[in-house]
Amino acid sequence: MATIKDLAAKVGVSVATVSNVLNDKPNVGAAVRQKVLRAAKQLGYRPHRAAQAMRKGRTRAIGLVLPDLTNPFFPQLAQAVENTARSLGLLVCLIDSQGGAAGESDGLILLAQHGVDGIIWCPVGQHVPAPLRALDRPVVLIDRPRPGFAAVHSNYRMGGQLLAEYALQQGHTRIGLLSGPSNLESAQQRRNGFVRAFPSRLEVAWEVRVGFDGILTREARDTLLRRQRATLIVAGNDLIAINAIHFLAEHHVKVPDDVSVTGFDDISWARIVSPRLTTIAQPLAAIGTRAVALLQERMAGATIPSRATVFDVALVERESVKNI
Amino acid sequence: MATIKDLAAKVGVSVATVSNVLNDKPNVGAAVRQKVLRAAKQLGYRPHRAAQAMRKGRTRAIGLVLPDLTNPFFPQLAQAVENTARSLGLLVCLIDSQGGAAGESDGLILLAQHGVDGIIWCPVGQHVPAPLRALDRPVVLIDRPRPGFAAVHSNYRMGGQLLAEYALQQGHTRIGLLSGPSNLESAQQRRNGFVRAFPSRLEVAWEVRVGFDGILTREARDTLLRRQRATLIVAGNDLIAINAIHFLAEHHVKVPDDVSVTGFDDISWARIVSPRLTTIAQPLAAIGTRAVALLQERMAGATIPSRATVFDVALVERESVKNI
DNA sequence: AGAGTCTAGTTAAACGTTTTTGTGAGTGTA
DNA sequence: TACACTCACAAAAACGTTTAACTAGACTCT
Repeated sequence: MATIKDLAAKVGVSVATVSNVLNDKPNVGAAVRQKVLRAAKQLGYRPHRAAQAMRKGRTRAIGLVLPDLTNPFFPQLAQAVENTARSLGLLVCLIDSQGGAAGESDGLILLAQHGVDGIIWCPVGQHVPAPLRALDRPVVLIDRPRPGFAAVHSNYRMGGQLLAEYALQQGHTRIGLLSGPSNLESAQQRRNGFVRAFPSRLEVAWEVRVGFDGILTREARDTLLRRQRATLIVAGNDLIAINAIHFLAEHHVKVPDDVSVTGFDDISWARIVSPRLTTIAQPLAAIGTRAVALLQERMAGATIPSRATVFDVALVERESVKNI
Repeated sequence: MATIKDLAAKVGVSVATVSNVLNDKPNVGAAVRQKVLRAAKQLGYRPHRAAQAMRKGRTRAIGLVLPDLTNPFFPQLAQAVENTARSLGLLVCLIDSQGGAAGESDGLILLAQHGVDGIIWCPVGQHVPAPLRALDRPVVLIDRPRPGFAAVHSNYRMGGQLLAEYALQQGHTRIGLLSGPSNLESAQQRRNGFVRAFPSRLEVAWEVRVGFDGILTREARDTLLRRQRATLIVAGNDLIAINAIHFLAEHHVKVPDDVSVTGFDDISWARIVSPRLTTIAQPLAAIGTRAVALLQERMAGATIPSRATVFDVALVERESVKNI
């Protein structure tokens, strides 16, 4: 690997001048500038990132901390993040905490040690890990907002409202709720958006909380079997919806003939299962892209107030809801 | 962040001695050693990776270059890689090339610039990108072997053979092949393992090549409709199988009643679709873990011959194949 | 003409480590 | 007692950059 010294020697100029050329600093003549640039291209010079990091305290790498890559929601996000980051010359360092606070904490320590310039984080619980407070780099939350942090996510409330409108439109008034965890803002807002849209016209027959990983608790399974005359089951996300449909099918309850189901997220599986899932689509790519843009602004030093950037969502109508 | 200098000052000893303690070098007294270690713990000292990288030429970071995270095959792999890497103190830098050679090349340049110590790579085409030859770091291929490279992958041939045995066992003798791309070793071996297992007893009625992303070409769709009395369709992977089943369903051909289908990979969707897919399961976590271990060995300097590590696969029997 | 300002550079210090070399005290040996 | 040898540590150089401080010459202004 060619160094700045090699360039200096080749052009016959000091290393400082080479550095100034490479960083578009003033006070260097046009002729010399040309020569240096040409030599750099010719030798295929690439700055040694570790050396730069050392001097500047900037690594041009960012951390991406996710709870679980095997949850089909995240790969799309990760892909968008990686691609926009790369287009800005930023390297993405991945942490998959496997849903555990310990892994999350370890990962953040590792990122801190490597001196990443910023972190895009989808938090797993509601606490703030110690390593994160220690690290004074900008952080942008993704998908799961929290007070005091910058965040990029969908308009969950709007999603809930769209579902409520659609439910009424399709003639459903008695609803079963398979909501996500109550400690996640993103789950809470989906639920509230739905419930509070038409409180007088939509009746919530029952509500059970389950995790976003879609695993059905004993309570959820029992409730699904009884159903108490609910004609539409509104699930907290697609994973939950899909698992519910499966469970119902095993017990010879047909969706949408016997009961309708909606999801949330529009993960790719929503198109694959049968019946295909009526759900709320989030602009995942836009969210990922925006998150790195926001992070980059902050890394550049802008002290922007920590507010949330919210994206509109859309209803995708498929076959898991029957018109009654 | 506490530096080695702070430690030295606090203990009243030179930085060299502190460094020696931290790296278990000899020639430092037990008393001093204790004091330094205690001070390190107390100040929460973490070595500055950029500085170490500069001196040692090692970053303790590895690159993970994948073709497409949204292909459900890869997230599991990525998760396993990240987790084992982290347990070894290695940071994983992710590149998602979106299936393009350009992205792959860019990503490798970025990784080279950051000086990763090694690369785990799932190549997208059959060429070797220029940046990779330039970079003289160990590389371990994952999932897609190639001559001249160390590789970790499944025994695809064995998978093909298992499918062939199972086909016969279930009474199928006339087969349609929806094979993966012929330029991918991993596709080729699956196919050959199947075809060559019982050449006299299994008859290949037709064969169409499609991409591993599962998108059905015009030719594939036409052939699927005719089928030419094939009773079993052997798909190159689960994505292809699932898309084929969907396409058939749209045209009122029922799986497995009208025709049976098998997949390959056992991605999580295989359990979700209906009928659930009979397929070949790869030990993805083991592959990821092993790839990291192998890479680490090579990073440590061992000049091991570049051979492939091959994992056994297993047939998972579900409902997409009918006994006839 | 002398003082001040600009320009286009150079020199050297600094970032946090590791490693090479140096050194003084203690130990063993002849 | 003098010699070499080991031990425990210190001093300094080095890795590749950036940047602050400096300098020599050219130009401007009164």
